[in-house]
Amino acid sequence: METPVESTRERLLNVAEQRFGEGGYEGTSLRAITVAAAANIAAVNYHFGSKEALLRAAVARAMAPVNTERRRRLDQLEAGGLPTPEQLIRAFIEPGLELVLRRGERGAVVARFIGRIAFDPSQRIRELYAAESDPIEKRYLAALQAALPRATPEAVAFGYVNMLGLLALHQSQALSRAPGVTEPEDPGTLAENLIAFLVAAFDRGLRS
Amino acid sequence: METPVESTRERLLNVAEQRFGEGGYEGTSLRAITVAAAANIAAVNYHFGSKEALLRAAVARAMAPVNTERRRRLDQLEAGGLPTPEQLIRAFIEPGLELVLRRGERGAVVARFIGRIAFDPSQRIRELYAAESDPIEKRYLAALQAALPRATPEAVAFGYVNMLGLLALHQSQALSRAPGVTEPEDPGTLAENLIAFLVAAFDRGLRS
DNA sequence: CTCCAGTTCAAACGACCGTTTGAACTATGC
DNA sequence: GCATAGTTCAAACGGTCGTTTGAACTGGAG
Repeated sequence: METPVESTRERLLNVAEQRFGEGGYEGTSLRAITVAAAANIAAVNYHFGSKEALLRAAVARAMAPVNTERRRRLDQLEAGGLPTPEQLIRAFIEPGLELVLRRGERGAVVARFIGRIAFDPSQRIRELYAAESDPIEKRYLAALQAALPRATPEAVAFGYVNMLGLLALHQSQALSRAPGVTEPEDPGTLAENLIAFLVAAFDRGLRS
Repeated sequence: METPVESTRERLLNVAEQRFGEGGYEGTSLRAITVAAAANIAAVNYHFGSKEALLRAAVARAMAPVNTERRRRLDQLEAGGLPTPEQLIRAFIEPGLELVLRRGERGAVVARFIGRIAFDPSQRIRELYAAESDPIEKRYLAALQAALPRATPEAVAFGYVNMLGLLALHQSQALSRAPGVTEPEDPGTLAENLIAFLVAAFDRGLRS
């Protein structure tokens, strides 16, 4: 029996992403995770300390590249003068959908995990996600405000949470139940559709 | 000790709405519900049969007036010729936010319950909600398609699920964690903001 | 009063939960 | 070889879960 390329710790994180994304935090047991990861039940508390700490580690790992890419794009945009609303929306949506959906099977798993956790029923879990995406939030909001000078700060914030919510919804694939809707379209197309939808809403749908 | 005006069955439904809306289905135990409802733990299985049947009954009761109002508005609109997109969006959003948020404390509880269940982590639960709102869905989509002749059916369906998701998000109050956002605004204002947001997106943000 | 269907009750069922324990295994440094 | 730190293991901990049981209570009909 050869040693697996992935460490127990990595396998736990991978399976946690998948299972938490499928059944939510409360609906997924550590035993289900450890069995699927071919690990002992005690491995979770050895490597992470608790179920919630495992989730926290998984969220941090999943969000890191998204945050990095968003920061990079924001830097780049602000270096080139005043960004347009579309540029800012694109800089937010694409790292969440594209960067994560483009990398095949695992990308979709990660996206669903993030989308699910972002709007978990438990406020405790939601705050755990929020803490991970908070750093760029203020900066992003300020840029959005500058790009939409006619809209009030409250209106811009309203648009932002709507964008956040719609992204999470599409990431979590929770709307595949819709009528006559064949959601699993090309990730790129989905991103373009969502961006167009949001650009129109930000451009003409916010309180002045 | 006077007999309560509400029956055990009604108290169970009321508390179920509240608790399921707070913690989600998996995160809420029957014991928590029955204690808060001052009922015996066995009362749930006596009156409803199971935890899931209790949820189903609560969803049906909560959705009934919303569905009725949406149907009424759709009837009224279609009787007066071709409705505009804004009229259709209004006919969908307002019964979900207004009709339910206007009736004070309990309305907000019902709204949060519906919003939470609509995007529960478990697909089983989501389907349970979908079954309850399905009846008008096809009819509504057809009207929306007629009002937006330039958009493809796929684009209209895309807009519809976005509308559905944003409504559920605001109903569930899951975005109160946002930055500098003081979400608990007047329900009427929230409805107007959301409608304006969606009208702009439907009008100019869909694939032709 | 008796009867009976409807309802409530305390108690227990087996199953599963997250967590902990202490021994067993593994690999590396001396 | 031996010691040692890191990791994995089976087993069990107390607690909570949804559900079931059978007896006790309730209020009206005959």
